[in-house]
Amino acid sequence: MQIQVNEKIFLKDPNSSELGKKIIANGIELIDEIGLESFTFRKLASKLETTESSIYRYFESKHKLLLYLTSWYWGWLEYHLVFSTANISSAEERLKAAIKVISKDIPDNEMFGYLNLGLLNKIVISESSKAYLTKQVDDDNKEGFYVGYKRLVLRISEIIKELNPNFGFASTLTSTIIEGIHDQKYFADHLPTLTDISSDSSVLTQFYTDMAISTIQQNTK
Amino acid sequence: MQIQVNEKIFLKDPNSSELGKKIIANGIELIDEIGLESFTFRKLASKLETTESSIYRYFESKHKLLLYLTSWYWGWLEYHLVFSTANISSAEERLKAAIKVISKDIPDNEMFGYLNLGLLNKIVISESSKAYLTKQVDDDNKEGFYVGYKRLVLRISEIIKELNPNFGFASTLTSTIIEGIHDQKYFADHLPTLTDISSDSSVLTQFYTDMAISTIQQNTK
DNA sequence: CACATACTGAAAGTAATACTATCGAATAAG
DNA sequence: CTTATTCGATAGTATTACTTTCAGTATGTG
Repeated sequence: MQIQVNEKIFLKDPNSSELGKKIIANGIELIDEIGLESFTFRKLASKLETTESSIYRYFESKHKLLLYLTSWYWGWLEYHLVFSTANISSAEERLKAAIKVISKDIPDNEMFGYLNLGLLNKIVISESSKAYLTKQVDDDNKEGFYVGYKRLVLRISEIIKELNPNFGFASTLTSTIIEGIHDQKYFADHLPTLTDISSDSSVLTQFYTDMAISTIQQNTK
Repeated sequence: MQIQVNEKIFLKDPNSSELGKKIIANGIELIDEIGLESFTFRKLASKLETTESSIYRYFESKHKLLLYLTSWYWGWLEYHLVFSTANISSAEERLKAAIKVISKDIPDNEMFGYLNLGLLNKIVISESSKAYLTKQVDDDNKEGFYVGYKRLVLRISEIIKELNPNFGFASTLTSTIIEGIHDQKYFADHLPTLTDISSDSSVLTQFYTDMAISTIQQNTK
């Protein structure tokens, strides 16, 4: 099983070689360790005992690497979502399952093949918004670099619309929940005054589930 | 009337001189125009027909300038919030007024003294999260660089707790709403698939008001 | 009015960043 | 055996993010 990522994001598929896989695996570790701002291809090259130019053969810039990592993550999440809602007939239960999938804690050592899912999840929480909060958003959007995220939002929106066909804000509610979950996790770790939630994800899941259900039921546009 | 900003954010108070005020006013314009990533003190200096070193006498780095601008904005918003809820006795009405204040559109040419509020609002929408999504958050937080945001969240949380003293997620709900409003405005402009809201703020206000009220009423922990 | 202080501008310098380009060796594929 | 592909090595460029020093001007003080 392979997660698909828009081919325009990379110059050369990192999955096609050993070096490519190392770039992804160690890129995740290094970004997690020093943060996106301090992260450079030079530092990654020295970690891999290779050269900058070799890494540039895979990714045009660190922005593209970030797009790759986040796209991959959304693809992986979507896969999980489909899997964990497949056999549920009730739309409400499917929505609950979806929120659970998004808010689930991933341990720091959980691997998916060669890449560390726990660290990737941390990167998504603290860096993923930087993939679209740039002056190039519109160009990147035209190139289809955000389809992974959009597909995830669309899937959950459809569950919501099934639950209440008169509810006119399925996409807004979905993106509010996804972004909210990430923000709250970040706040819990760094700005606890801004949240009531400790690092435990079950309370988070419960809060956003309750919020979603009550908003959907009440609001009919 | 003056908005207060934590003094540790700047080396020298930009309000204390002409050059300082120019740095703020033109800094806002330039960040809005080219984005935070491309923004440099050198470019700002050339716009002001001054030198890099002169700007560095006010702010240690562009990160500090961003902290200054966002802190100032939160302070200004809090002021507006206090003002527009002052004579309302019903907690529910005060909450509605609060959400209105946060989601209100500010025209591109609305000024507050020498600074362009409309552009500052745009910067807050697209750049403010970068003020805390860094590896230095914890240090910056210890220095008190986020008190402005925290105070705003606290104030709204208190309205919510008054509305329903049994509701245990006032801060979480408040920060979800504030961040959500910004996200949705950004999505409306750049990634419309992710939202149901067009650039018109009244629908946005309505959605988050309904969401808040139904969540508060239903949920009692 | 002399004097200290504050503030800005000018110039120069540094280490690092974000790339790009070229070349040659090793390796794998037909 | 030839050819294409991949990688490492080296070098180079423009820009960024600062820091330092120095000199001129303005301001207020005794």
